[in-house]
Amino acid sequence: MLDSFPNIETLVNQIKAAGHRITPQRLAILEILLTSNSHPTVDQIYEQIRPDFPMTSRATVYKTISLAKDLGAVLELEFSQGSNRYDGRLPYPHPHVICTHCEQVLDADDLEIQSLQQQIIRKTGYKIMNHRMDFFGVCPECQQASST
Amino acid sequence: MLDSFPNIETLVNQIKAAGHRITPQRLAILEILLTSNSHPTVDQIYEQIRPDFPMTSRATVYKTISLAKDLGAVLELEFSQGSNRYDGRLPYPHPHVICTHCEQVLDADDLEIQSLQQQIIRKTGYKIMNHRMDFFGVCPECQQASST
DNA sequence: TTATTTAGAGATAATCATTCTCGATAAAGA
DNA sequence: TCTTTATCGAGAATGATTATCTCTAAATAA
Repeated sequence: MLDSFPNIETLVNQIKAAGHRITPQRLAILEILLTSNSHPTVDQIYEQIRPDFPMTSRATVYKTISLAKDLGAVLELEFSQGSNRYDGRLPYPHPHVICTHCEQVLDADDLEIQSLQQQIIRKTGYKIMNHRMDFFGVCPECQQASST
Repeated sequence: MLDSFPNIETLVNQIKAAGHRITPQRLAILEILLTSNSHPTVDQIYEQIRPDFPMTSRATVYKTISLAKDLGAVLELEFSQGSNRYDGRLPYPHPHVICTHCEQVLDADDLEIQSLQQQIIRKTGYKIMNHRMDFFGVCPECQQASST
């Protein structure tokens, strides 16, 4: 099961093949990106590597993420208010469910949306390359917390 | 058919009822919001009213839109890179199709997504309040233009 | 019509995530 | 080990949006 997730060695090799270097900071950032299932923000990744790399700057996190994005190894979820979230476990477009209270981001990659995309292509003549699908609401934990 | 779209008088009355004033600038901005089907940006609205109101500032456009948003008369489509787009003709969540070349924003409000939302509620226990669904691609016009 | 009150207009500063810049540093191959 | 040059890190820049603050004018009452 876990083998179906992108692994770090493959990505490291892709980065090297693309003519880039592997630094300890990069490795640490990439590991977090590929293993976290909480869709972390840049700041969360930054705080997580600071114990090991106190001198690292946020810019390095941004630049490493950008590198992984260019290789298709990370999905970027942009939010115009608030920070972006990153998904390295399912690095392809898929629906997300987002709690507006605790800001949890859940994957809903099992939703069937192929037919929607087909309908759009048929009706509009667009060539669809990408999509973004977010459902916003309140998670069960936050529902409980607010009902007390 | 056009009667199904929100009309300006109703909105003006709602604004008055909420204790706000109607100014000529506001009226002009609201009219653009409610009649445009191109999902304009703040800047596009700003440029459109400048001939009639040369002294108007962007802040007034932002503030008027915010007013209409609070009354549920306008849907805001946020984009973390690039400006937000506004929809006053269908001011409720619905799918959009977006051309990444010319930045056209098309409504796809006829897509059936009720079952998706039901699946999410059943699987996650979330209380879903809102959604955002964008399909990105290339419109027929831009496909032609780039194939020549 | 005129006066009064106060929300709104307009100019500008502030915000904040992200990107850029550039001198210093270190990864990787010879 | 040495050399090359991509990467690092700190701080400045960016750009859409929001906040602030003073002056103006919309709306209501006299």
